Amino acid sequence: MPSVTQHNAKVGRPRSEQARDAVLHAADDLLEEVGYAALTVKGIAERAGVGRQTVYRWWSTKAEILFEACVTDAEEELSVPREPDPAADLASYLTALVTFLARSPAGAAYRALLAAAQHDRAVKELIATRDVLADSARTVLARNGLPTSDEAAARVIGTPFFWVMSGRDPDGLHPGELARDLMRDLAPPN
Amino acid sequence: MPSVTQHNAKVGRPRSEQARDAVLHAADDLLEEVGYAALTVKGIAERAGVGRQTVYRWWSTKAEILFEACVTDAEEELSVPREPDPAADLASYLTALVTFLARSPAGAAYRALLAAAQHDRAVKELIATRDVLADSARTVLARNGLPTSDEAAARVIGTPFFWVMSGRDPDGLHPGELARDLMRDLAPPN
DNA sequence: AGCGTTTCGATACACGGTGCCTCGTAATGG
DNA sequence: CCATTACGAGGCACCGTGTATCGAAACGCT
Repeated sequence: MPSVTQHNAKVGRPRSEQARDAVLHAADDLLEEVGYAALTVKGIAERAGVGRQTVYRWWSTKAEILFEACVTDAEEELSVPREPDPAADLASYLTALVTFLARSPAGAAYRALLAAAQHDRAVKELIATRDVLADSARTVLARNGLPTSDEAAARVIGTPFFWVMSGRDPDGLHPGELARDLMRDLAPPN
Repeated sequence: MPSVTQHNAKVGRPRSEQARDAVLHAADDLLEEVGYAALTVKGIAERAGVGRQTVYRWWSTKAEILFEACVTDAEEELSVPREPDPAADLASYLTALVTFLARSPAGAAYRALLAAAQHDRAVKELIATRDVLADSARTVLARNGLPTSDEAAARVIGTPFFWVMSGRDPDGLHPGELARDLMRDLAPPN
């Protein structure tokens, strides 16, 4: 038989890495230019100089494209160099978190995805596969001897997250005070 | 001249309250049935038994319709009866907040709106006109002698907000512990 | 080299929602 | 009864969706 699309095939023309990168970068650029709502698969394909079917072959939604386009950047921007003092380390992470969410293109993409997840189960499951925010928080908690539970991570992320998502000025938050309180609240035994 | 649509007109046929309610309820119902993504102005109009132009005359986006449809419910659900003990009062509010965000239809609408606000300035300004979440938190803070600053409200809302928005189990959060820590962190002078 | 397989870019298609416009009609005030 | 405005209904061009199909290109195998 003449075959159907068979993604893990060992024979035939291999997937073009060039096309893949072009799509990912086009999605990134267009998100900044036109915003998530006006982001279309058609637009991405045209900008990338790629057939529309080539996009649909590898991704089923624009959310999937965006997720693949921003996860790596997100993980990098949220992994901050360690500070000797635990409270300072936490404060530095909180600053990085706010900056990421409020100012980074990858952060904008992540907010758009988390937004879409609120009314799209597929997106919700997609972003659940790599819990970028909580994982980065857990890393910082762990290296400062604090509990790494889901609740602890949520305590760390919660305030900056709501701050940015509700459209408040990212410079208006005081990470130092927040870090100080979090240290006390989360200090073991618990 | 034969005139144009003139919303604050003193003459002519008055706006139909019946049509307004029908649209608002149709939006509410459809949000539950099909979700925000599949929610269309066309669908709302048909469900409401209303001309499509009648919808466009009073609202410019589906977000505006949804906002008007859920704000009142939201404010009601977030105004909890006062408890004698401050920590218990705060804990009771936190429970109501999680329930609202995670389980209430109005909460679902609010999450959808906040989601849309991440990539739509008009929606961001719209929901900023009535900061339902922060206002309800401020009320609880005030009646327990705690500071009512934006940051204090964000501290209260942050953790439950992130918890629900990131898709975690609403029953997995412990409002009592959170309330206890918040009381200590926010206690005056500050 | 030749063949089968799979992806490539390109294009066409039916479908459905958008936002605007126009129709004839209904409900106000002067 | 007339001017004015909103009403429900339906039509319109436009655009994005997701699928199908085309010939060409790029691989492994013999």
